[in-house]
Amino acid sequence: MKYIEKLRNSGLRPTKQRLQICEVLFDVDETFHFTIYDLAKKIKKKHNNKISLATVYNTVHAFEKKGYLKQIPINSNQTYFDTNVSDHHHFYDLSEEKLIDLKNSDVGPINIKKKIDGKKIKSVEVLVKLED
Amino acid sequence: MKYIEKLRNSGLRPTKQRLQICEVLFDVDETFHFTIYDLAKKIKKKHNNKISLATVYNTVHAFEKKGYLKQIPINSNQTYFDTNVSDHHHFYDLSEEKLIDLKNSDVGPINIKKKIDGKKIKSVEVLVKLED
DNA sequence: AAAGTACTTTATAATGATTCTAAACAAGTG
DNA sequence: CACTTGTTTAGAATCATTATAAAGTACTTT
Ligand SMILES: [Mn+2]
Ligand SMILES: [Mn+2]
Ligand SMILES: [Zn+2]
Ligand SMILES: [Zn+2]
Repeated sequence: MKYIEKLRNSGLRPTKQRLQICEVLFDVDETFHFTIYDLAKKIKKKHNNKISLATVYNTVHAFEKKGYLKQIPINSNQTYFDTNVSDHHHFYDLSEEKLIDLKNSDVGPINIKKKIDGKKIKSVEVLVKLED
Repeated sequence: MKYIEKLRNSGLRPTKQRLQICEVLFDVDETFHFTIYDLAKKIKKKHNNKISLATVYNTVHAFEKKGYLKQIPINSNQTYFDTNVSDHHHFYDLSEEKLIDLKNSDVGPINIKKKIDGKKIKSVEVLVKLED
């Protein structure tokens, strides 16, 4: 299976549950922006079985740590993750509570002129909030 | 008192508790980036009394709704607020979990080229994560 | 393939931030 | 001062997330 390596790289044994999570996360071409609840719902629908929330949380966090997923900073009570781990920016549609990818060419290069001693830049992310 | 108007504008009667919250929030020149817990701690220290958390939450949310405070999107289990309500960007120091204001001249103008039908841009915020 | 070890899943409990509730209390009004 | 309305508060409720520990599975070693 094509996800076994991804799981092993993340320090996880390939189990039925984890492979199902992978299929939902990585089997599609388009970016998937999701909360844990979204993901659990999608697994249930696609595979017609329920995976314990603890397993979903653990797997998602292992992937995030390894860089196969990333978290998107948003003002929400739930944490949002993204299958697009490249450096990119977002629209956030406030009324639908949905994230939309922006291409870097939609935003242009961002040059941060200020420096803080002893710290280096890890990421630069733009969040564009949209209203109706 | 100088905060009575701010409170009335926010639809709140000026009470002892709310005026104390105002003093901590608006009596200083520098921007204050805070969580509800930070704010409650600071009130306790400055005024030597404790205000119920419900009151702190209610007051902060009323100010936010009126535009006297704003929320900063961050990956954290706690919500961060900002007394600087102008359009501006942030460094987020990951190891100290602290926000630092960036001047707009530190980032330069950001021109969002993509448009979404029926939606308009409400805000454009840059978050620069810093590591050691 | 059986046995042994280490890791995994799961239901359930614990935690922690935030919101709700309703009773005691304070502010505004005339 | 009486009256109404808004406020404070402790404590309960809610909800996302994390921890626990018992039963199950994957991998390794014979
Ligand atoms: Mn937040
Ligand atoms: Mn978040
Ligand atoms: Zn994205
Ligand atoms: Zn700020």
